[in-house]
Amino acid sequence: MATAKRGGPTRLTADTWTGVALQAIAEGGLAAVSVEGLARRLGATKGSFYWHFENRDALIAATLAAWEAGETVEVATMLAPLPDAASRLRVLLRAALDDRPGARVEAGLLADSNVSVVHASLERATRARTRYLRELFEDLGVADPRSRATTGFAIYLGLLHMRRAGASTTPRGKDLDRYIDQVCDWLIAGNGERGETATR
Amino acid sequence: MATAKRGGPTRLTADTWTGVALQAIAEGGLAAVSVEGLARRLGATKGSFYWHFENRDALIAATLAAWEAGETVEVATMLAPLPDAASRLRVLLRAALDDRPGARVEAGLLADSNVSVVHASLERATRARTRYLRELFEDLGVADPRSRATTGFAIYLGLLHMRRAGASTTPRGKDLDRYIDQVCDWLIAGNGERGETATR
DNA sequence: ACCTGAACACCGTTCAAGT
DNA sequence: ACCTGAACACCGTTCAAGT
Repeated sequence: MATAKRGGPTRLTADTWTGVALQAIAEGGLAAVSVEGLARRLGATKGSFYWHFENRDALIAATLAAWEAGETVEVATMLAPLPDAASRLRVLLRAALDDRPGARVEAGLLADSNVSVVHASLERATRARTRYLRELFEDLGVADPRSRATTGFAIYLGLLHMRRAGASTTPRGKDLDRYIDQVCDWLIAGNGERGETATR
Repeated sequence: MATAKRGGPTRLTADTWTGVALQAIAEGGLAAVSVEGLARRLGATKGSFYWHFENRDALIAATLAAWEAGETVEVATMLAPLPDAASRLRVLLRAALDDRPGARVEAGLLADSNVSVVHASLERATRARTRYLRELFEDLGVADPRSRATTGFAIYLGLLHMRRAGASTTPRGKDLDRYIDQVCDWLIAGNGERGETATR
């Protein structure tokens, strides 16, 4: 806050750069993150940028790391008060189709996961979330928590994608609520009880 | 075939360009498609390219259109001989985790779906496939074919993504076969029979 | 310590000029 | 009709020189 004061020849910090970078990502995706563009926005030169960061990738990595940390907290505080595993699952899935800014950014990153630094960030997220989901299913006492976590996360990712792509295919409004409930029941009930559970 | 003859000052066609472009995509994703790079590969100049295509996007669009057509045929011939809807569903899902070159390319495109022209291509694919899936579930006589198609396709997309990202989270080998069977049973049986099916 | 300004490389795009 | 070659714009990166 001391940094962006009007008047003096504005002195920049690394955080100033990750700040505008995140803003750019939220607005126009990774493609909107150009060193030159951000420098223009800040009224600085590209040379200044290279004092704070080794290169564009390093800026993106730092920006995503900060974003991840915030997301983790946001999701945690969203789920913490919920009473049981089932409702956590429900809220988690619903978050994929929400219009929460976090979901928008995440969907955008998904669509740029070929960029190596994004890839790394998403990989961490994937690991953390499938782990969390597995624990949820363990709490629920199902027979095969691991594969349900895989399926659950796959659905999450897939819906995130579909909603970004042709929204026409993905449910909306109250259909959405009904749909999510259905999928959750589905994931929790599974078919482990009627057939044999992955027994050969 | 008459075009790539050795000797004369090689005359290029639009197909020559989409050809190398597809090759480049298979090797290194969309990022590997640079007008300059392809021109180098073909021993031509960038100027030549702009005779055949309006710009890089047009090249990518044409390349993807050709690829889509091929994929459609490949998938169709893969599924046609199968006896029932259930086995088609199984094979379709399995294809997501295969090492079929088509699956590799598709996963790669998914990871570049922010590129508008890729987005358009994937949107067509999404529409076609959820439609096909819906028909499958209708054949299977389930109560809610539409939402199962959505879930099925979401799983397909999600798995494609996960396998590309941190393969560690996605099942492999014989676990994979077991897993796919399980998910299919799951999708087909659903919980529509025990709870109420989206009634309300 | 932090920044500017100019330079270079790479690539997309245009276009006059060639065959 | 199809291609070359040179030009320009845009952006990532480097670096000597400034404060």
